Amino acid sequence: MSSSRQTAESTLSDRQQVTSPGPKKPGDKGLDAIYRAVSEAIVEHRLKPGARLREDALADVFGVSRTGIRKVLHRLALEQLVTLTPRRGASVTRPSVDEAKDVFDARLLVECALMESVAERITEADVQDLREMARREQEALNRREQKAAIKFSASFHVRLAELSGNNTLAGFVSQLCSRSSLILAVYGHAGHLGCECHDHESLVELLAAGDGKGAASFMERHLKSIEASLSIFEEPEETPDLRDIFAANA
Amino acid sequence: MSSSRQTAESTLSDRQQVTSPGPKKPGDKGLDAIYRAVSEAIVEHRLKPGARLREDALADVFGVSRTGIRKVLHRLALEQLVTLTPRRGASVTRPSVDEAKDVFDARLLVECALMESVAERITEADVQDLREMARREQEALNRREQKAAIKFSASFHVRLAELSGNNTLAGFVSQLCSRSSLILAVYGHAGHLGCECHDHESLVELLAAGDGKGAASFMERHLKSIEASLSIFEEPEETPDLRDIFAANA
DNA sequence: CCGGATCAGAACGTATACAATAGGGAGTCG
DNA sequence: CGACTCCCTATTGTATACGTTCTGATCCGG
Repeated sequence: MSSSRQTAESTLSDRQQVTSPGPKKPGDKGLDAIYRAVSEAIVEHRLKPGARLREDALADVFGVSRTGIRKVLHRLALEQLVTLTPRRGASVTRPSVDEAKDVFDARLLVECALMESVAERITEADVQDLREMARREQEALNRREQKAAIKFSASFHVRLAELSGNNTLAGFVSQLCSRSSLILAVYGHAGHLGCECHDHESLVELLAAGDGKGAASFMERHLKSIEASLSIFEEPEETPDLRDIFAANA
Repeated sequence: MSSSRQTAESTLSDRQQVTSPGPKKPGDKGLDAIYRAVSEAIVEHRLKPGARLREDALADVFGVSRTGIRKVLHRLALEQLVTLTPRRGASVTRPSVDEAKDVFDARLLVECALMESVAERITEADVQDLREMARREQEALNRREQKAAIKFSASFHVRLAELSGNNTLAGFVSQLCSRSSLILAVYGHAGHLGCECHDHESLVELLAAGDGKGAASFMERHLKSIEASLSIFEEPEETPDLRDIFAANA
């Protein structure tokens, strides 16, 4: 546990004073940039589940006061990306097994249902855009850049949901994809991360052909294969059965 | 516009210093109470869409500083219940036509799909609980207490979603129900508010009988009838065509 | 030598103070 | 008489300061 925390904090310290030195304060626009930076770091697994996010440290890194950091942290907490413990501060959420199942069930329900709307509304420009995103994800995978690939994969799913025209559901999918990234970080194997090799490209072609039902069932298989690739089981919570573990030594 | 704002603020001023006078500050538990109070006031239409929510006024009413109020307001903003204009402050969200359509499409998708899980998992105690909630809603309707009825109706739908066992989707449904209440406030007729008379009671009986598919299609009709009862069309935005309105007088 | 208690340090929760900005009103000019 | 401009006030955005509490380290007693 401490190793992951240490890694996370050192990663955090790599970038210092990324804010513009300009004295102008154009509102909470800078806060949104901080939000995106932290959110992206979590999705890319640069901040691992369980990593503590101290307000002072973040305030120092981004060159703002704790006030703005608190706002960002609370926003991330509402999206379930960070967990706020009353007097202990914030840490990157470590999804439980039940949460992982709920998230994938929700994605299965929502994303598959959206495919038909997407197939009806998609334009040629959208198809080009999606092909480009799938290509960049594939390139990142080929370069063994798993962090970038995970981010591109999430962006692909979110973009797809946005094409449905329902911004509310697209927002939900966005949250679910971010949480999925956390789930992958906890329950995924190191080698076999993210989506299957060419699934996204196949999905785009189905949608380009207007095959909504086909895209829906393909998405169903796609998500189920991701979930099946995870090793979802309870880890030793907190010294739960030491006498069982060391029974042989007794 | 100004009339609704006035009504909202006078309603807000009715209760003063509702916080306990005790000097103990048990963490952010009091903040959560404020959040629930404001959220409930919005859902009950005691705070109407467009009503401004000044930080100073809320801080004064609840006996805390602006700091806590800001946290509550930002949380409500993330749930789309209030709208934050950069330098203008917070106001109760006035849902657009597109948002209204999105919300009801999302409810149709999610709530119907959850019915099968609910039918499988529901217990006798849950059935009793739901019957009780439906009964209280009906009583409120009979007493012409529309505000209470709206709240009970939303609680019923949320409780139903919770019974599915998927907390993530239940949270989404909770947000959607709150936003639905706002939509009813803007686009609903004064007389015909909320759900149909005995729909919820019928729904409970279907679920008690284990008829998941029947409950799903009933829920579909239920939600579609609510949406159909609304008069969803763009209102005259801001003096858009005065010459057209007064064309006869010219 | 080990267990418990006390104290110091650190981090969060809240309140208050200061600064910046947008909106409204009054005054003035055409 | 109408429209434009300037200033003033009201309200939000940000930072800082203080109080509270939790952790963990040291010291003492058994």
